[in-house]
Amino acid sequence: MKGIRQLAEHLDISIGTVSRALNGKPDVNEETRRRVLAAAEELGYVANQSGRSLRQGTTNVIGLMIESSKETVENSDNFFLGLTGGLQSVLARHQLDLIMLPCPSDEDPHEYLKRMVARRVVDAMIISATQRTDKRIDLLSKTKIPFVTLGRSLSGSNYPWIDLDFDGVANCAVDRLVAQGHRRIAISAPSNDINLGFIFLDGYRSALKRHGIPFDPSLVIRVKSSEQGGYQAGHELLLLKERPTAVILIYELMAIGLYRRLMEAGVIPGRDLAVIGFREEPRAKFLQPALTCFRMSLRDLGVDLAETLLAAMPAYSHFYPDGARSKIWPLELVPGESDAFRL
Amino acid sequence: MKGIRQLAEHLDISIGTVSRALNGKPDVNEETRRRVLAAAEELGYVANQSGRSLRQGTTNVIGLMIESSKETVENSDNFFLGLTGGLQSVLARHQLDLIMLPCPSDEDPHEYLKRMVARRVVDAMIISATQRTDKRIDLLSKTKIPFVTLGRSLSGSNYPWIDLDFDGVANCAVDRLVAQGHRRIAISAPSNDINLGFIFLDGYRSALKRHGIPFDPSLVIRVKSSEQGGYQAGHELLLLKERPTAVILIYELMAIGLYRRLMEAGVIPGRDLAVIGFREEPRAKFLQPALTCFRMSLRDLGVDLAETLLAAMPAYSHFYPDGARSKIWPLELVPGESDAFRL
DNA sequence: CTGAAAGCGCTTACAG
DNA sequence: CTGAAAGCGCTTACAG
Repeated sequence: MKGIRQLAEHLDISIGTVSRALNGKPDVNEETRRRVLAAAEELGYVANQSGRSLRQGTTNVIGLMIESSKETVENSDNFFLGLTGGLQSVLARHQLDLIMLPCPSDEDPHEYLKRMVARRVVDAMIISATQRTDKRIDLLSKTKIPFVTLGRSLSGSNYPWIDLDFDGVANCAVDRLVAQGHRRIAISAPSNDINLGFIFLDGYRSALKRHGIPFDPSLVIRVKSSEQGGYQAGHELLLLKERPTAVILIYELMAIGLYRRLMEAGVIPGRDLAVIGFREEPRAKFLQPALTCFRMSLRDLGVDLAETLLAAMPAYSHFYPDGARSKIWPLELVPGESDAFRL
Repeated sequence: MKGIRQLAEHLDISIGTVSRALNGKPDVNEETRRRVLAAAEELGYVANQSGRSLRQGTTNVIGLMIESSKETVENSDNFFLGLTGGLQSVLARHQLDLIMLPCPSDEDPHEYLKRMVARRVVDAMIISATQRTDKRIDLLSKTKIPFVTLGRSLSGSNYPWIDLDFDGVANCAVDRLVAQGHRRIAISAPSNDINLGFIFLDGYRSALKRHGIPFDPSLVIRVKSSEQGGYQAGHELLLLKERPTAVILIYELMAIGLYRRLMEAGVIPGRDLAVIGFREEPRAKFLQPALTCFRMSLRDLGVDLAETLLAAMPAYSHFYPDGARSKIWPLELVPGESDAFRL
């Protein structure tokens, strides 16, 4: 089956009618529609997307941009794939398809995005890993292509975003630790300019302040957001002159490396050092003692991202009247044993 | 900047010349080309992909289909993202872009692929997780869309594929263990119909046969290919009446769960039970004792997949004269301590 | 070296 | 309810 023309010839009707029948337009004789649908199914006809897109001005495809930095690739967890389920469940309501756009590691993310947007391969974009200042946001705003970001940024203004509650997590973690008598509380921070690092640290500092604990820069340990980074964090922690009694982690897999380094040194998490992890993660569930961390649903986050995005798309916004608001995504404390001791 | 028409008007030349200049056609005055390129850069013009595709009959996009089964999502490792680097490095030579197509978990992979292919969103496809019989291969063959599969299958005939050397790994593992005196060697196998499970088991059985060891079905432990599956495998192993002295794993992250379960039972890998893991994995590197496993480069595999695919595409095959051959991807033994004892 | 024109495969006013 | 026709944004023979 080549195109709609062949299908129309085969049915001996016009291509206009075939198109209307296939697209569920109301002004088509039911018998005609039935014949068209049956023939399309039989001959395996599906409309060529380029033809549709060109005529309609929309591609019916939503893009999810994936950074493929070495860091992401070597330590990727199920984060993006976890999101796709929720995203697709919403997009499917409107016959929109999701594609993932992996930015090559040797290409500037801004240039890559620019190219993808200009080529009009997608109707709207989801971007993530927002930097402190992120030119991509200005680009998308200027181009007027609907988008939502996973993560805030100082760039742009009044664009829709959803971000995990890094501030809340940092505050909750500090509160718990202080309640157990801790005052020297270390924290891990990313080694790059990703915005969540700034927010997490700000939350930590303001929480300390609330408790009247002075901020000590030497307790901020900058490492890669990876398992190896956790190992490194453990290492640096052990080298500190006046060793902290607690540490708060920023990335889910760090706990695994941290535990390992601590164990090597005979320092037992939950006895000699209080540890609070970040997002609950299947792979970290085996840790002993059980890690105190924070729970969230990737699927629900995907749903919310999709609805926020659709609310920003003129063609769909009426379905989501209050969905275009930016929001902070809450995480729920999962108490474990890793911080369950009084100083 | 809307389209090529506006750009041409701005330059006061015809759209044909603009197009030729932009596409590097030889018959364009160099001064004209310079002006066109400069204006396009300045105004941010990039050709609309739908327009190009419709006219040219190609999208210049290659699709990588991702299964998003619950199993993949919950235990995804860096496999696909690891592949993208190598894939993109080859595709970039020909200005081809890679997109990832995540199949929704509630959609039949075959139907999803059919839809994507019929819509002509990509020029060629890479599919993976091939099943014992896999209708997708017949579909792609019938549609005449170029493709390559990561994994063999009984379906189809004479299509290009690359598959990890499961047979070689199984044989090498058995040989090593037998050389150390083992005769009761357990093996993990996937709980679904993915083809690699059959090949791995066949390799295991033929290796046993070579050594004159009878095959014992109770030593085949069917579990999910995940860390949790490894834990489960450890559990089932410990329940066996006549406990095996060695176990061979089929999936990289299983070792982590297995170690955990063994440790819980006071069974020490590399002392009480020999363990051979599958693919070397950063996350499993911390295991103590060090896991004997097999090394391969995901990036190189990506490169080879891309070249094999291009060799199957008429427009590019002349660049890759001998690339369309199917091949078995070798893995290199990385000896560790987890099987370093004589029985 | 450049321009005018055809046409890729669709969808959608418009006319009947 | 259906058909004929225009046109989405490009690229590419073709003519000059």
